[in-house]
Amino acid sequence: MEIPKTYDPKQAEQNHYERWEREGFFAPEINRDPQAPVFSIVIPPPNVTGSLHMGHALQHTLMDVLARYKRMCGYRTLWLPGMDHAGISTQMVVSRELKKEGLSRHDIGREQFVERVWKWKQESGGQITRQMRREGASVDWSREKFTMDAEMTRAVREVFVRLYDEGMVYRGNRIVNWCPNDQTVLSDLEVEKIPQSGKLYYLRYPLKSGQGHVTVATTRPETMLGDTAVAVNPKDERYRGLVGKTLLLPLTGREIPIIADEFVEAEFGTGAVKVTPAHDQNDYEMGQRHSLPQVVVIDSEAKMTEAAGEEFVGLDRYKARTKVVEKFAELGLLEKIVDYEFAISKCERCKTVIEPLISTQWFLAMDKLRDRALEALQQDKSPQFVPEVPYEKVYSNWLENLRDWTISRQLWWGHQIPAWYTADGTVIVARSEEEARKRAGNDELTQDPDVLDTWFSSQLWPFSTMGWPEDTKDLATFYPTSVLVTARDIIFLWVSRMVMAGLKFMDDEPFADVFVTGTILDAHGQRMSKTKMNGVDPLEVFDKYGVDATRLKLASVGSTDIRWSEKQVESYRNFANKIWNAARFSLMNSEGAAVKPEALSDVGPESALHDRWIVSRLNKTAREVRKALAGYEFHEAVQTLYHFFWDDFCDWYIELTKSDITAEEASSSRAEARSRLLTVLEQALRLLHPFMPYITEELWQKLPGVSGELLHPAYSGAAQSIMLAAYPEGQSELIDENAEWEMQAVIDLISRVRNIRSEMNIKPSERVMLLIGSPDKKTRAVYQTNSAQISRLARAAEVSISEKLEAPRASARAVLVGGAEVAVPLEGLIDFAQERERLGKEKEKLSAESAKLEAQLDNPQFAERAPAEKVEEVRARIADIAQRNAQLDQTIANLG
RNA sequence: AGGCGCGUAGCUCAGGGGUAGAGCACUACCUUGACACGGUAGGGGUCUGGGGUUCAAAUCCCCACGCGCCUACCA
Repeated sequence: MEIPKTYDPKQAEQNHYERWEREGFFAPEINRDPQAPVFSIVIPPPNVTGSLHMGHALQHTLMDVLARYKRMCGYRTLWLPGMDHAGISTQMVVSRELKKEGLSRHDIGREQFVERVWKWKQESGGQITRQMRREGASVDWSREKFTMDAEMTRAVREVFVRLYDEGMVYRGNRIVNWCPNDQTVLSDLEVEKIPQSGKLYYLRYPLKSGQGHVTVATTRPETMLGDTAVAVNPKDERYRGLVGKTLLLPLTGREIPIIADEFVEAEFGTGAVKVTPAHDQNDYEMGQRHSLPQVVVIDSEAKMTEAAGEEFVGLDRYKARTKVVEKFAELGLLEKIVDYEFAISKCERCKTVIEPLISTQWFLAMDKLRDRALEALQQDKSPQFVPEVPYEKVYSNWLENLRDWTISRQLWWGHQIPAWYTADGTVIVARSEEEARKRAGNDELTQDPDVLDTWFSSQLWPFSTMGWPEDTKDLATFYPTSVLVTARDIIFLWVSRMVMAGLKFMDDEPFADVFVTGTILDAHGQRMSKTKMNGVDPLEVFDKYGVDATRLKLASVGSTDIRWSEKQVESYRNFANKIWNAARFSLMNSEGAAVKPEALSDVGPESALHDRWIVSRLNKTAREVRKALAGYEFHEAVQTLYHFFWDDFCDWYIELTKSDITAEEASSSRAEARSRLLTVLEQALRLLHPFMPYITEELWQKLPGVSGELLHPAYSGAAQSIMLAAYPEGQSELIDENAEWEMQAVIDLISRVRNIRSEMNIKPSERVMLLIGSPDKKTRAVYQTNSAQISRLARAAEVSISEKLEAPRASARAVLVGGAEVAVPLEGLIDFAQERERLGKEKEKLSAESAKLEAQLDNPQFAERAPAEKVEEVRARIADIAQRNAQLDQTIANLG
């Protein structure tokens, strides 16, 4: 078999995905065991406008690791894919397209516009679904969903109607966040606060009595045209006498009262606040408390209204600001302007400054939904956040301060609100127009033009995708899902709302666990973003290093924020190459051998040390990986696998088994050794498969002897694939601590000799003589049994083992654990001064350690209070060091 | 303004009361019949600083400094 020396990931990446998908491996139906436990995940639906970024690649990798792992463990596994219609984003993309044709959406009308969006989706939307195939994501494409699909829309309407009937969805006129650019209302979560340097204007409002004035401080002078009061803190002595008095609002001549309200901070500015109930959230609330009139002076385009007065009507809000300030200056009412840093609210998407406006919108009352979610968290610890700190607290704090959710949007793309109005303005909320019509009893119905916030449909995702409100088999089987893997920026927008919706409509949590991924920053620690152009394209990384290597890097990111470093991907690329070459070696020497379970189960007390040892290591590794994955410790799992494969399997096992494998003469022992090597490799590939699906499948398919017998019983009869092989159990009875100890002694000896060779500049081609002395019988036996291996790996011509070391003066020596000692006679080669120095260094190290330990033991408190076994441990270590030191002294003395 | 997190080798990061770890980078040697995307052996850290708790602190607590993130109704 011709196998190239270097692994080319591209080929493997092209070879398998299509087959996996075609064979139905991703669908839970592949599992034929009716008793199989269930594992399910729904994907956080990416925006239909989006293309793959590192955040996706990270989430998808973690979900795929879990899905592939659970599938191999025999779980009936569903990972459900889909996309979000992404209201504003998508509408903006298509509007931009239209603009290139010189059209606006209003030119073509709503119906045609929506058609146009669907056409766009058909042609250019959903790039991500193709990119996910490249990632190797084992999602069940036959269940793919889109939030605007008919079934999703049905679920949305059902939920809306039920919530309306219960009085939780309502229509109201109140102050909202308005984006003058997108011409729609936004929820609090779609508004971002951006710090900026601005001005604070001090304006004087004269008292009606003509006796003096009150000075207010504001960042938005133009809104003074809509002021209907000035507020002070009731405890503020300075203004005590003025509360209840009347001011003359400059430029308008309007009379406004001075009111007292706890909201006002006496320390800030002048302690007096202008109150504009129509254009500020807090002022709106103060207005409610004091029954103040609302004077609307800014319209939805952020221009001044007629109510602002003749001089201002039609002016842009910022032009109006300049003009108001000028007027105040002219009137001698501008006290001062000072520089001021504050946070301004901007539209998350288009960065336009938000204008708070009073508007009629649909809202969802959150208190009952919230209470239920908090109860689930407190009583059932549901969902379980990983990492628990800080996310559980972040989540609960947010819930506690939750306000009603503005769910309507003035857009065309989205779920149109299922509310109809009769000619006389009666509202009918229904599941369909027919139903509304039936109830209305006449034909004059117009549907509410608004659509629902995109997140209104996303919150239903875990059950709407499974067929709710029907009682489907999928819902019964896969809901609630096992875990949600997501980024932290949508804990509020999405996670919390899914919990609330799930509890409300399914009467059950939507997922047991929430794994929150870390953030991948650029090399300078900056967030990756489109505007900064500092994003790393996962597809480019795939091309350069391979999907498997990238996945391994991403898996080890887990839940921490890290700076992107290509070097690490490169090192995992090297790891993939290492795997490739270990397999290459195994295959090049596989004549007469095959993968077979007996090759490992036959290993017993009579077997060679390295065979007993690798079986033990394999099982220990499987256990550790399983444990790590159970706790979502991806990094731990990757490290464990990396070291098992590279250090244990490649560096030691392959090296130790080489002499058996490469024997010239065919023999049953050679065939057994070869089968054993192939079988260990096959097990290792299974362990790695959830992380590195492509290379493991590629190699697995090449192994002689792979058959349906290797598949997990739940998949018997399925086509052969490592992705359906049983994940190694990691049986504790196959862990052999004795073999691990013996192997450690051998490794220790070989390393010491290699160290001597290196320090003494002995050429690799030069064979040396090893003299080993050990007072311990068992240790001698281990060295004796493995002396052939030891000579090969330490490049020795001869190994001689005795109870007491007798070596020529011209020897380099090393002290081993347990009082053993090794000497390498170097007549004519040894530089005594150099050797003395080398041993001296060794002794220094030991002495330093010993000094620390002795100081500890000398402390009477230690012996008294520390656990006895700790004290004993320290004693033992001191004794060991003392023995080794004595030997070193002797050795140095012998050098003369 | 509050809340939270982080600061460990030159770099990127694990670890998390009881002998300081990995990868990369670095040094020396090696075309050893799987792999130079490799092998072998090394060097390198008062775990940000200061206090405290403890027999014992990189680890727990407090303070300071530095860096992030999130929440918020000081106009």
